[in-house]
Amino acid sequence: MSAHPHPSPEPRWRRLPEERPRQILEAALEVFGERGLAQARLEDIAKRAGLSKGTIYLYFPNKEALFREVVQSTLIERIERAEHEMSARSDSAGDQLAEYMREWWRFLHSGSYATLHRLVIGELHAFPDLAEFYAREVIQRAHRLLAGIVRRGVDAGEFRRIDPMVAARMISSMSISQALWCQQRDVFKHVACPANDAVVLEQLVDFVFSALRPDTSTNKPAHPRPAERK
Amino acid sequence: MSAHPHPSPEPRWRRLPEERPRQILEAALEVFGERGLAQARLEDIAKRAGLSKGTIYLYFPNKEALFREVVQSTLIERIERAEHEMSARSDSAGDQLAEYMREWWRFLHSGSYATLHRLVIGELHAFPDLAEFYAREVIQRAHRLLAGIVRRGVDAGEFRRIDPMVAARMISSMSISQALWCQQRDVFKHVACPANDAVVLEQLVDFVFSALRPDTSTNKPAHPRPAERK
Amino acid sequence: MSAHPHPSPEPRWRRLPEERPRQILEAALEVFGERGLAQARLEDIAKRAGLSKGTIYLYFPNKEALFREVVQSTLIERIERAEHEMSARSDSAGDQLAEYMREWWRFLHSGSYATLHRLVIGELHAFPDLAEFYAREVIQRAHRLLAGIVRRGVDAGEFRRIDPMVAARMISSMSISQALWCQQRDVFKHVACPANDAVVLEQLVDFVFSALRPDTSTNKPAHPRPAERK
Amino acid sequence: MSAHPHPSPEPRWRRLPEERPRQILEAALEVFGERGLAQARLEDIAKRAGLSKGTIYLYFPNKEALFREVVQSTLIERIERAEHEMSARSDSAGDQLAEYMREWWRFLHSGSYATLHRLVIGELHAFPDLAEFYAREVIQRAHRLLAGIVRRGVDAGEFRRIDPMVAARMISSMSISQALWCQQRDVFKHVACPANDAVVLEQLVDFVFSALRPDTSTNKPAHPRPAERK
DNA sequence: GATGAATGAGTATTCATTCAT
DNA sequence: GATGAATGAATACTCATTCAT
Repeated sequence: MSAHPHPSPEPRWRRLPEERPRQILEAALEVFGERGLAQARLEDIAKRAGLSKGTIYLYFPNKEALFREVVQSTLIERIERAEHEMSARSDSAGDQLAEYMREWWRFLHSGSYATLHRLVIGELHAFPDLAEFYAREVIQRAHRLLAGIVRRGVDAGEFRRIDPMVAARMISSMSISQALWCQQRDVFKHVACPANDAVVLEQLVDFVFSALRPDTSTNKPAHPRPAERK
Repeated sequence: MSAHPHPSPEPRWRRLPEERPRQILEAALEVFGERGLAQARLEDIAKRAGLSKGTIYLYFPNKEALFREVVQSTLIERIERAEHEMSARSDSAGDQLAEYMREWWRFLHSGSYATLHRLVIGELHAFPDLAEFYAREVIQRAHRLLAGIVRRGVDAGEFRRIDPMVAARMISSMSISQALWCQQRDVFKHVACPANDAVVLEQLVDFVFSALRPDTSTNKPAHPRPAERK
Repeated sequence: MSAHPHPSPEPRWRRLPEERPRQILEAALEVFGERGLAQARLEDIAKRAGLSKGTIYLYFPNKEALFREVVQSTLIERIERAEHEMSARSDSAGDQLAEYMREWWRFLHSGSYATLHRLVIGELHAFPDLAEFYAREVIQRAHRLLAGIVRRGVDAGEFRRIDPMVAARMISSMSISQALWCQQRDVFKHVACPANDAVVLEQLVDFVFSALRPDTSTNKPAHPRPAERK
Repeated sequence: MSAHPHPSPEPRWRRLPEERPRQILEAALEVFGERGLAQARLEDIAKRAGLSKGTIYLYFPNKEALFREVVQSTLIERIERAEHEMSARSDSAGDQLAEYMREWWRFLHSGSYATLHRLVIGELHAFPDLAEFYAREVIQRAHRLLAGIVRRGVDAGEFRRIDPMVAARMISSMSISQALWCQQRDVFKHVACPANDAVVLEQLVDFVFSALRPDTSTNKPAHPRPAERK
C-alpha cells in the first residue's frame, strides 16, 4: 500500500520508478530519524535519495503522507523480516520463550526500531493512528506470540500459573524500555546497564524465568495489598 | 493603540509578576503537550497563560529555552512532589517495595509525566541533554531507591539473591512502558491491559514479587543458555 | 525649545527635572551615534541616562521627536559653543581666514560633529528637514562668515578677485570631507592623510591661500573650458 | 494556491534566472536608497523586482548580505563604468586634470553615487568594512589618478610645487561634498551653489587651477602660522 | 513625577508545495 | 517522468509605546 503516484487511479505499474518509493522512504526514515518530523526538510530527503524535491511529490501527496508511509511501511517490513528470522522452535516452552526473547531483543535493539519508536512517541499527538498501528502491528503481535508460549509453559507445568497475556505484557514492556536505553547509551548512560547489551538480555531472560518458575512451596511471599491506601 | 490585556473587560487583579514564570510554564506544558514543540505557537502559549506574546520574552529568551525550562522544571517539581508524598515506611522490604511501586506508579500514571515523556523522547534528537536530565533526575533516582529496598530484602532473606540494580531496572522499565500504555489507553488499546489501571499495578507488583521470591526448591529452573553466543 | 513634557500646554517650569531633557539628549546622542537611529533602543538610552524607559516619554512624545531634538539641539549647542570660542579678530583678512579655518576645523574634528554628520546623512531620506536645518544652521552660517572674510581680503587686495561665496563653499566643502576622514581614521585609512591632523589643517590652509593669492602675472594658467565636450 | 508572479495577468517570458541577482540588486538599491537599510522591507524589494519575498532568499542569504552586495557590486560597477568612459587623454597635465575632474564630477553627481554615499555613511557604525571598501575602491582610486596627473604637472612646471597626494585629497574632498549638495539641491538649497551644476564644476576647476598655478612673484603670500600651535 | 511590566504591530526568514520547462 | 525556481503562508522575535502603581 505504498506510494500514491497521482490522483489518477493507479494506471499501470511503473517500471524502474518502482524503486523510487523505496529509495525515498529509506532516505526519509534517515532524515526523520536524525532531525524529527518538523525539522526534516523535504529537500534533504530528496538529496539523500538522490532525487530532486519535486520528484517526491510524484509518489507522495505531501509530507504528512510520506511520514505515515515511512512509519508504517518500515515497521511492517522490519517486523516481517524479524519474524522471518525466527529460528526453528524447540520443544519446551522455556526454550521457546528464551529464543523468542532473543529475537525480540535483536529487533528492539536495532537502530531502526529505536528511530521509529522515537518518531511514533514524539508525534503521538499529531498521528495517534500511527501509534495505534504500531501498538497493534508490533507490540500486540509480540504479545500474542509471547502469550502463546507462556500458555503452553503453564499448561505443561513448566511455568507457574499466570495469566499469559499479563506475562506477555510484562516481558515486552521490560524489553522495550531497556532496549531503548541500551540503544541510546550515550543519552541514557545513567540508567542503562553499564554492561554489554548481551548481558542485559540475559538479565531480562533471567528475571522473567524467575518470575515464571513454579511455586515449589506455597510461600509466594505475601506482598501487601494496597486495599485501603488512605 | 493602548494595551489590551484581554479582549474581555475584566480589570482583574493583574500584576502578580512573581507568578508569571509559573503561569507561562504551565501554559507551555499544556500547549507543547498538545501540539509538540514545533507546532506549538508562542502566541497560543501566551493566550493560554492569559498574557500576550511579548510577555513571554520578558521571562524566557526564546522558545527553545522555554521548552527546556518546561521540561526540567516540571520534571523536578513533579518528582519532588512525588517524593514528598512517599508514605511512611513499613518494616519489611516487601512492604516497602510494594509501597514504593505504588507511588512510582501514581507518578508515572499522571498526565504530566506522560506528556513529558513524549516531549523528551520526541525531541531526543534535538535536546539530548534533556533526555539525559530526565534519565538522571527521574529514572536513575527511582533506580537508586528501588535498588536500596531490594538490597535490604535480599539481605533479610525476603528476596532471592539478585543484583539490586538489575532488579531496579526491571521494575522501572516495566512500569514505565505500561504506565504509558495505560495513560494513553485510547491509542494503546491493543496492548494496554483491558482492566482497570489499579489492576495493572497489582499485576506488576505480583510479577515482581514472583521474580524476587526466594528459591525453595532446586535453585532455579534452568533456562536455555543461548548456545551460539560467540 | 527642547522637550515636550506632555500634551499639556507647558504648565510651569519644572524644578529639578529641568536637567532631565539634557541628560536624555546626551545619552541619546551617544546611543544614536553608536548604533544608528533604527538600532538604538529607547531602553539603552534610558539606561545610559540613568533613567527608566517610561521617563523619556515624559519629555519627548516619541523616538522620532527625540531624534529630531538630539540633532537640532546638539547642533545648535555645538555651533554656539564654537562661535563663542572664536578668538579675537586680527586685522588682515588672511589672518582672520586662517584663524577661522582653525576654529572651524576644531569644530568639524570633534566627535560629536562626526556623529551628527553621520546621523543627518544617514537619515536624510526620512528626515530631510534635519538635513536642511543642518545645512542652514551649520554650513550656511560658516559660509557667510567665510565669505565675509574673503570679501574683505579681496577688497583689500590681499586675495585675488573671486566670488566670496564660491570661495567659502570651496573652503567648507574641503574641510568637511577631510575632517570626517581624519575623525574616522580607522575606516578611512586609505584616504585620510597619514600625517597628524594638525598637518592636515595646515595643508588645507596652505591650499586655500594658494588658491586665493593674487595674480602677479596675468598667467592664470589657462585651463580648458569644457564648453564643447564632444 | 499557485504562484502569482504579478497580480497582472501577463504570462511574460519569465524564467531568466541569470537575471535574478541583478534584478534584485537594482530593486534593493532603490528601496534602500528611499527608505534606508532598517526601513526597507524585503517584501518591497521583492515587489519592486517583480518577484516574491522568498525568491530573494534563493540568491542572498539574508538582508545584511543583500545590503553588502548592493553597496559593493553597485560601487564597483559604477566605478568601472565611469573609468571606461574616461576620455582619451590630452597632453598637458592641466588638460588632463580638467578632463578627469569632469568625469569624476559626472560620477559623483549621479543619483546612485549619492545614494550609496548616504547608505555607506549612514551605516558606517554597523558596516565599517563597507565604508573602508568605499574609501579604498572609490576615493583612493581617484586619489591615485589625480595625484599622478598633478605630479606630471608639477614635473612639467605647469603646476606649482605641491605634494601630489595632498592636492588629490583637496580636489576629491571638495568635489565630493559639493556634488552631494548639488545632487540633493532641495535639501541643501542653503549651501549648494544656486547656479547650474555645470557652473559648480567650473568653479571647482577654477579654484583648483588657481591653487596649483605656479608662483611667479614672491613665493607665496605668507599666511599666518598658528601662533599657539604647541 | 518615575517606573518597568505588559502589549502587539511589524518583519525577517523558512520551507512545503506548485508548475513551467 | 524529473527538475528546481518561484511562491507565500506561517511564526519567532523585537521594541516603541502605554499605563497601573
